[in-house]
Amino acid sequence: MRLAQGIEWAIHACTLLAPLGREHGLSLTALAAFHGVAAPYMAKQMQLLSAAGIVRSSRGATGGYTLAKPPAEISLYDVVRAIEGPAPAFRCTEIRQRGPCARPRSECRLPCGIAAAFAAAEAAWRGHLAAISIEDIVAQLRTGASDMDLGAALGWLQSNATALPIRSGGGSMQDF
Amino acid sequence: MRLAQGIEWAIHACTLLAPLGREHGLSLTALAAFHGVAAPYMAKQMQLLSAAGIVRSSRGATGGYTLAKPPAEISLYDVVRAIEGPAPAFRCTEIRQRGPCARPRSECRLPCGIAAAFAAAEAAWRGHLAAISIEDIVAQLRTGASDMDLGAALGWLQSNATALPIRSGGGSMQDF
DNA sequence: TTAATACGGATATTTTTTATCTGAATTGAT
DNA sequence: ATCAATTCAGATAAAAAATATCCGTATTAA
Repeated sequence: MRLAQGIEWAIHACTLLAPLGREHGLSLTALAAFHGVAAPYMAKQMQLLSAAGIVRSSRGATGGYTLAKPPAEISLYDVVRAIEGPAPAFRCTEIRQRGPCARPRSECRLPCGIAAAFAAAEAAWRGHLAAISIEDIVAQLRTGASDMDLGAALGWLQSNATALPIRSGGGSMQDF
Repeated sequence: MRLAQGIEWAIHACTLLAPLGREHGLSLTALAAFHGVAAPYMAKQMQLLSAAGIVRSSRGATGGYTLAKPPAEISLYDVVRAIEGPAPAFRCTEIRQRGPCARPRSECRLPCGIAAAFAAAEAAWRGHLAAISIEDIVAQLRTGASDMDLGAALGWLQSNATALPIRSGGGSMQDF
């Protein structure tokens, strides 16, 4: 069992976009450079986030990505589902319908006990991730000393002129 | 995220071995035929169960597989760990140590907040599976009408002389 | 001794994941 | 209004992993 690598990148990207607010964003190039990953593959993750309504994309010369919702309304499970899709980890192949003692299909409407047990465990897993928001992760960054260095990040972002802002007009980065 | 297919087969095999008690067992051929799956691949799963101490294997002419512990002491998570190994689904690649704002390695002893959140969710998942035993699954079979047909299974097993018993001597299949 | 069985490693096949590329769309400046 | 620059997005290729299989060896009962 293994989660897609892109999930980690996607969550980090949301974490970086969150303090910028909905008026500012980052280009794909900036996101990839900041995280030290390949831009074309980072693009794929961002596209999935965009399709799921988690980020908004702007094309054109000053285009880039912006968070589409307040960080408090984006859970870790939202990101997981956007990247991985909704398929469950345990997939029942209906063994009970195979072999010499196969059950007829008509008697197999309900999921078997094994599949039900795994479904319950996965529901608990999803529940845990759904209870944690991007805002929670960012809050940890502000207090903890072992995660991303927000101060250094802000400096880098400001010196990276092409990165922001997406839309002209007011707004600042005081949210940091 | 996807669990290995062999987990489903392994759990079904344990479910079938459980009612036979520790004095009777099934050969690989019988297990594969009953479930309608390929014997060589089923062998791989059974070897993993054997290595994990969940089943006992007997070599030789009347060899086969027997449960190594009472069904109540074998949890679904035991089987998952035997097949999949102990690696967590979310694997932190330490993005915070990469890119232009990388944190020095010395400040990254503690797991980052994202990794910690996923670890907690996975612990809940494991906890759910660890709380369900093979005995629980078998108990469902006796009462529920939508899972394996235990009566038909018993008949097939008895007519399959090579399948059991592993060890001569007393014992019966009255456990059914 | 023979036949039947499990074990272990090595090998092919398929699927999934990862990574990359090319074209279409949008924006700002000329 | 047109052009050039920059971006997104879908499609495509490479790599990795999982799945499925085979074969030689060790073991046991008849």
